[in-house]
Amino acid sequence: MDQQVKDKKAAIMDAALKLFTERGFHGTSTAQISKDAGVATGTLFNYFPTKENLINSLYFEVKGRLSRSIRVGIDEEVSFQDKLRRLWSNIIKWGVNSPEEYLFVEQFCSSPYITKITREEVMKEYIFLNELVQEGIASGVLKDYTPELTMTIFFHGTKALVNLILDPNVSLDAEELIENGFRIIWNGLTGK
Amino acid sequence: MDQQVKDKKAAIMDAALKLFTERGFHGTSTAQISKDAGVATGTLFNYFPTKENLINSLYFEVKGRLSRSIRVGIDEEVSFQDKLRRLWSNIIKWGVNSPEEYLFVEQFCSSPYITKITREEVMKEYIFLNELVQEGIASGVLKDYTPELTMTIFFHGTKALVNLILDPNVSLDAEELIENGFRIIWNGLTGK
Amino acid sequence: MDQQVKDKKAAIMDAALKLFTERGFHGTSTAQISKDAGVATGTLFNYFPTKENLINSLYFEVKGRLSRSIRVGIDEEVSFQDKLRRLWSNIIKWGVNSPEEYLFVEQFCSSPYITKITREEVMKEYIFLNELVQEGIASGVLKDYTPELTMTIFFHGTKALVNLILDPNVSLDAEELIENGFRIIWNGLTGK
Amino acid sequence: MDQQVKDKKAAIMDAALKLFTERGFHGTSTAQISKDAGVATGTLFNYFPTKENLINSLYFEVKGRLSRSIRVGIDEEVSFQDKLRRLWSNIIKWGVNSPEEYLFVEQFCSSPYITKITREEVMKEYIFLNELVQEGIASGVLKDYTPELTMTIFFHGTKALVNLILDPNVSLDAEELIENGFRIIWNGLTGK
DNA sequence: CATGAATGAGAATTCATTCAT
DNA sequence: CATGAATGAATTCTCATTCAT
Repeated sequence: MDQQVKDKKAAIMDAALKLFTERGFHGTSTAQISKDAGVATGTLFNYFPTKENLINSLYFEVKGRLSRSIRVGIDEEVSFQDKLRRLWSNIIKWGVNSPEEYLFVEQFCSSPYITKITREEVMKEYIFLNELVQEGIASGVLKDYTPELTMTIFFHGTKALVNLILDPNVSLDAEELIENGFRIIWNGLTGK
Repeated sequence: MDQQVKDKKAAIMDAALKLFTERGFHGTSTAQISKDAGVATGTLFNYFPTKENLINSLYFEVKGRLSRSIRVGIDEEVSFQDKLRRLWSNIIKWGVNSPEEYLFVEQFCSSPYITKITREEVMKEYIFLNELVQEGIASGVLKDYTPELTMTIFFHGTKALVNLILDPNVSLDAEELIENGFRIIWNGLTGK
Repeated sequence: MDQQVKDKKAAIMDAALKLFTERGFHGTSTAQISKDAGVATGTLFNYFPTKENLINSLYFEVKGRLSRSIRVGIDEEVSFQDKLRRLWSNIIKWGVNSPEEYLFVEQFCSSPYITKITREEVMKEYIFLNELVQEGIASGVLKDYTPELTMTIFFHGTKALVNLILDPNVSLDAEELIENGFRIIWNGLTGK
Repeated sequence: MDQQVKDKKAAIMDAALKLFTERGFHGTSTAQISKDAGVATGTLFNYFPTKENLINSLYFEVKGRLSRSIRVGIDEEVSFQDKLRRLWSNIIKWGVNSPEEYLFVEQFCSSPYITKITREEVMKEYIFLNELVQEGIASGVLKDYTPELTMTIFFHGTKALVNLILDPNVSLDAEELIENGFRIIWNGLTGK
């Protein structure tokens, strides 16, 4: 009973995630979402009063999952380099293992359909990363570039890797790519 | 008259570029494009038989402009490092100076509305970049990572810089950011 | 329990009366009625198989209450004028004291949602009024206009008074208005 | 060309008038209006941006026609009684000859779908009637009841007559009914 | 009987596209 | 070629009604 409810809501969110990612917000009809989720058109609106509410709920949830995955195991690492490598690897692996969620977040993180409220609610994680980078610069391990520059290069580096690994035309060993990618970024951010 | 024709077509493309970038493909109506371009709704369809044709034409043209801008002055540079620095700077400056075109290409490069044909037609430029990187690796200046890895890190690096410079919340000196960004990537790609 | 049943049914009818009057038949959803009545959406359909049945039941009941109120005390009056004045006053006071029921009847007496059957069932009371007027004409007190004319002027007169007294922009003494209104109609129907 | 445009708009308004009157605002779908008007569903929205705008435009126009009809010939009458009789007759005849428009105004004059703006725009005519009644009271011809009482009795009297004449179950001579009706009201409003 | 999630037909509105002028 | 009214399929969302619990 309670299970069925969860199932329908989850089915709608799953279908929406896939379709929004593939075809965008306006390119996806609520009818198609309902159909793919195996529910009636009206059912979607029992759970999400509007299409916008649906995408916001989805964004909130997916970003939450991402947020939690990213942090895993970092505290257990001792050296700063290992912490950063773990973060690098966590982000990329999450993207590779949840490509739909990854692409969804990429596509809608700056979309007008995501409310400012949803976005702010979700920005909190950013602080964690910011602190890590600040710590690296303060300890002298990372070179003293503007933190924003360091951070954006690091993040776009992870994006580069996810895209490369997911590219169907390229089949290279993922673990090796991740390690080499990290070496490039690490050399870049610490090099003379 | 011939001028007017050019003007109308150009006006439509300009309006479309702006609207597609801001609101996406399905979020933009042909009526709105016509209105912003100052022409009648029917006129748009005299130049572009369908909305999809319009966005493909637009993509083709914008990508062409990008392609040409990127190459400027590279042949005049002598050292490999200067060639790469020039390429780095060309890409970023184009993005910063033509933010709408830049965002348009970013947004629609992997969109389903862009035909495979359009995309392939446009891929040719890639070869030029590929050759440059291959040359760098062959000459031993760049470290011997898989070329795809090197290339994607480089490109995502330029994206990182464009986004950073365009970010309205961040106001740092663009030239300095570009140079520092290049130093990071160069160190990364050449470092031990 | 039997009490509860009555309560739920009555609560539904109360809520329906108010909402139908305020927003019309199609402007009122059964969900809203249920909500205002404090019952589940399905409960409404345990008592009334359809929305149309609900409004018909409501109409039947309200019209019945009106019918009974109107007659009160008329038999105790002796003169014809007093009987008619009492009827006049009864109708108006019912309207003023039960404005929702009054407006409901006014609004739906000629509506397509009220079945012919319901309407006919309810017409019976009309006979009583008809007889009273016939009696007045026969006795020579009322002038010899077509009875239909006399009746409709009388009824529309009561409507005029109810609307006037209920008008929030007008604040005049109700008793005096009723008496003056009656004088006008009486003079009209008996005058030379 | 210009004719066709007028035709479509007029056809839509005609169909809407009929349907709104018969089935109410929410009971009438824009699809049905379009169908009855013989145009496509989208065409309706070329002329009226929303359903509410349609009913307001309609109300505005119909009320304007009523307003003009009512005044006809009153200035040519000399005595106050003849002026009032003419007004009486004008109103009733308009209602009898344009029953749909009459019922439409009756039904929607106090409806929430008619904007306050539309209503106020339309209230102006009321002043004219008010002045006439004030004049009658001031000159001592009408008895000195509150003007609101006099006016509402008069108006509801016209409604009574229109309903009576339009009633398919009643077939009496209209002219005679109108004259007798006026006599009743006149006697009422002037009687001792 | 009471409940409220589920249903899907139907409602208002939008929009790419056509075509007569 | 330019125009913009006309079209009708498609979209988001509502709601009377059902039915398993």
